[in-house]
Amino acid sequence: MSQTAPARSAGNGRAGREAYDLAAVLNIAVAAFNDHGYEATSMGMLAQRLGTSKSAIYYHVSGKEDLLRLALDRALSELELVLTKEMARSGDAGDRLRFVLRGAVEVLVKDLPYVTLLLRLRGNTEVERQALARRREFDRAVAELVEQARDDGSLRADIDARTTTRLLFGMINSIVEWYRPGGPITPERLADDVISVAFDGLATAR
Amino acid sequence: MSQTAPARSAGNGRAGREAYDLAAVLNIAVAAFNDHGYEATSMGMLAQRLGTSKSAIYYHVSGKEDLLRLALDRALSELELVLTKEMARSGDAGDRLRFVLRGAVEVLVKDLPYVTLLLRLRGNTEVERQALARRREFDRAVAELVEQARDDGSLRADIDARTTTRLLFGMINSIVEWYRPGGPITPERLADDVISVAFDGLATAR
DNA sequence: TATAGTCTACTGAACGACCGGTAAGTAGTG
DNA sequence: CACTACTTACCGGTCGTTCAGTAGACTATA
Repeated sequence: MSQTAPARSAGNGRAGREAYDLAAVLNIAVAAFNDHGYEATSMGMLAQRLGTSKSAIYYHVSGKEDLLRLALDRALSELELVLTKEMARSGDAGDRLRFVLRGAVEVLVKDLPYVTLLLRLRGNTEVERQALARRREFDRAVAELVEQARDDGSLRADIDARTTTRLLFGMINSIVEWYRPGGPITPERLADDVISVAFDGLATAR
Repeated sequence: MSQTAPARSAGNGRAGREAYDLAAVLNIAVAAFNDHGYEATSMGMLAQRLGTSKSAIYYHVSGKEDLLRLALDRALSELELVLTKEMARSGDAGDRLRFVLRGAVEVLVKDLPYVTLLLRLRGNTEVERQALARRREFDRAVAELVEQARDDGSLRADIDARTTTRLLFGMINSIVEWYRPGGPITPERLADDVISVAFDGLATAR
């Protein structure tokens, strides 16, 4: 199937034969979770894609849910990092919003499979619910920026702030459903286009 | 769980006791598919939500995949219907695009769970792949309207037409992830806001 | 009015395949 | 000889599906 190269970590000086490292297992797992959904992905399927046995996976992680937890933590940490940067914390609210949205697009492209997994969560397990709570906190922080930009007069106020935020995220998050790195559109160009469409719309400039 | 009323079809004059009809089974199934994903939803879970046994479901449908096929056909038929209407087929390309987008939002709200299911497909079975092909054909028809509107000069031409179409659908399709009928925003207002944000953007009118 | 037969809409048990996870053993390396 | 990184074999449980049987409502005949 859609299997990256075996990617065994060449001898690292420790005892034992050459082996998959955690990162390789995680990459395969995230790809499989995105193809079939977390619940519907079996450990047997992961083993097949890795070219090993089910039980080999249990040497690297404590179980299926552990794989999910590690993957979601990576996506969330990268997104949260954007909010801590200087340009997200001071200056004009409109500029800060643009900076955060651009940063979100960049993270989304850089860790595409991991963020894809995060965005498709339904909250059926405790791990999923905790990740969704962290994601909601990120969304809330951006929603706050939207409200400030509205108050400053740089965002239109005739549309409900929650609706605005949701449509904004809807457009950005949809990127994971169609954008593939290596195509004609660079991540920088993509971020420019998204910000431009979101703020100025699709109609010809008046 | 989130179970609609048993909704048994009151005596219809035919032989046999009162019973679930196909529509009731389908509603429960679509809700469960949306909660857990199609693959991860078991027939046992459907039986539990219906308050019957697994095998009872097989009286109404030929199997799990049949439920999926019926549900996806409903969503696709409603969307395709929008394209056949007079206002989608003649007139100014910009107006036709607006009409189709508004129609898509209305279908999406009216058959929310069914369209949600359609939008979350990953193409792992033949039924899913056929539905995705029909959905791509719908998308292609809208993309054609976008190109015509560009040529007419009513849509900006500095952004790739494919990117434009995708961001447009991204925003519209995201509605299934947060909009719930019965809230403060009416479907008509929602459609207005979506069209307005898409064409004129979020920035204050210049 | 009594009863036999036909139909619908199920029930409950069982099927082989596969699920996540574990236990015990071992090949290769320092 | 210790340690890493596995392997094979297996566990109880659940999966989608099938099948034989049947309760209850209807109709046809006596």
